[in-house]
Amino acid sequence: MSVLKLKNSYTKSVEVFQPLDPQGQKVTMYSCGPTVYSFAHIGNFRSFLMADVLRRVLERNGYEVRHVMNITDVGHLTEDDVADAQGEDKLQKAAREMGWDPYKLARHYEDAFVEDARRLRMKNYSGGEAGEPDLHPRAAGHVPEMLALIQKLVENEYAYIDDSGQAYFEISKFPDYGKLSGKLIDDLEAGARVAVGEHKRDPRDFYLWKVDPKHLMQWDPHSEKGWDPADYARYRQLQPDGVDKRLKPGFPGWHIECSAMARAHLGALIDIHTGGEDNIFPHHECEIAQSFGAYHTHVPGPHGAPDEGSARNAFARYWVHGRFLLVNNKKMSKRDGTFYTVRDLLDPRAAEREELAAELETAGFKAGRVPANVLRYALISNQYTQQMNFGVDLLKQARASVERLQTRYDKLREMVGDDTDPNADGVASDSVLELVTKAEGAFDDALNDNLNLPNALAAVFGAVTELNQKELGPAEAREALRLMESFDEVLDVLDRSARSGLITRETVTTWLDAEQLVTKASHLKHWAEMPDREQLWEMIEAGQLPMAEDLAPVETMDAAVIELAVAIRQAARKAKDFATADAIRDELKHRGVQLEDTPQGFRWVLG
RNA sequence: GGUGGCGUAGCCAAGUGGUUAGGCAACGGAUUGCAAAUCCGUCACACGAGGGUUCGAAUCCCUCCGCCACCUCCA
Repeated sequence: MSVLKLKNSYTKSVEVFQPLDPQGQKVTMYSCGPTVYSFAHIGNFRSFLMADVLRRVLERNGYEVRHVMNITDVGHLTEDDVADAQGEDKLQKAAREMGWDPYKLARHYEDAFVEDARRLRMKNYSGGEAGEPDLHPRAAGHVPEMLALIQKLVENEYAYIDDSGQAYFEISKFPDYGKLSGKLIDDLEAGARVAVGEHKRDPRDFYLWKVDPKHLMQWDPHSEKGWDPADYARYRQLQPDGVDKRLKPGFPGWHIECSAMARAHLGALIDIHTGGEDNIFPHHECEIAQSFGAYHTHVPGPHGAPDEGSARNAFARYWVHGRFLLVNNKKMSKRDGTFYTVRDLLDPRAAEREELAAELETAGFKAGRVPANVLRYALISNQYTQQMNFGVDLLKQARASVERLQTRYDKLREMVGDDTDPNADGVASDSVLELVTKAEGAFDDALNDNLNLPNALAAVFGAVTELNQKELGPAEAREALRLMESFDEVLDVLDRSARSGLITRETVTTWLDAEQLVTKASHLKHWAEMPDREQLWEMIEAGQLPMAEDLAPVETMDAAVIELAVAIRQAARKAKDFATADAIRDELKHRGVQLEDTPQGFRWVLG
């Protein structure tokens, strides 16, 4: 198997991945998560899904991954309104606009985020991981760790406190500031602004602790005022002597949270830090500065890095940044309103986006809704190092691709059936075994090549085409099914439930016996009284086919209903009554069951 | 203004000096009562423009054009 390589933003080069763990087993990964002041949009999720794919690829390489993704629920300032030079906390602003308590607001949007994350099958929100708060730390719950970190920075003289009780990181103390973003420290000065009420020694210095009496989320570093009791107890334990007396009640700066939470849950040095490209500067630049200032950590440059092996002042060894997703070739912007949230696409009508629903419906999306697996596919199908232009066309293509995979998967599942004995049907031919080995190898090679999804997908579709060309025996189908499932460990776009089946022609022939047909008809509530075949036929001929209300909804569509429809339709076909036969097929399709005639029999597929 | 990136057939998108990934769409054919699915074929000797280096360039060099991002909140 090939070696995993990643593009490291720190060096701008593609480097061989090697964990810091001396045993080479454990990998620590920190991903900048959402700021929960509104619904996360698909640009956010492109970045989160990039992290999701990365952790899956790491796992595929045999690593044991500990993946932390934070929730930012305090301290993220707007600072974008020139008239309001103080800036306002994003959450506070949203809370004020909605008339909500900021904590309630944060929890509301966090819940929505988790729901979206699950629907898009993010692994860190599935299984046991979902219930592990340490893997999804909230910033507001880590003020003790942040204050402890600030105190350390003050003690190490990387931070100072002004006369209004605010703390800043002193850039000039850290000469490597700017190394990640490639910015020259001197050039930054011109662009930096000094807000009203700030007493910075240097305009480039950034907030660690901010004082603003108007702010609703406040912590007093010297008393239990404003604290959650449990957090305060932890604070006392963590920092028994408290922090510098000059610090006044306030709230943490944005950058400090990630340094503190990564330290708390992963350690002072981590393997991988991910985020969107906009995080490079200033957020991650500041995190590096803080971590170094507090712990003086050095990380050795990985194999393939220009500074290979030599110590760096960085707390993460690999910095992996996803490029932006664009809409209409422009950056998505919450301000301009040119963005889609995940829920906008999954259910536009519920999100009151009627126009979008109509557009999606025209594009062939049922009820105007984009299936979550299609959205996931669309968002991961490009390489993260490239900008991606999002649009309905992309979704259409993603849907077609997912359906092609799903169809192949369903057919293989039918062929394998419930048989779990791998030796039940002999051995697969060499040609199929070779196909499977080669395809899986090509898939892995592409993923390990800096998550080259387009090439990985080329391997997937190449394999699908080759499999479609072959007549597979049972053992071969089992191998092929395993291959598809292997692909899906990373892609995670397949519906793995049994959603299709084949009813042989012979079976249907026996159903056409009058008694059996009537028995089957009893599964329909309106037809339960049918006394005999004659009367049943009269109804069929009168066009009284199974109506929508007669059939169970898709979720509970049971085999008996499908079998009845197949039987009646086949009777109609035999009688060359194709209008009736087609009407039944259309009705089933409308109800979510697609019927296909194959040489072997009648294939039905849910969905 | 500074910095970084991109421009590959109708669309999405790999490919970093020589044997042309893949997907989607469209069209033709096979199959089918009609569909669906699948297969075969076509569009496809494409690489923003112009120069240069080379036996040979999408790939290297130069110039130009267009687009995007970061430098300020943003994934």
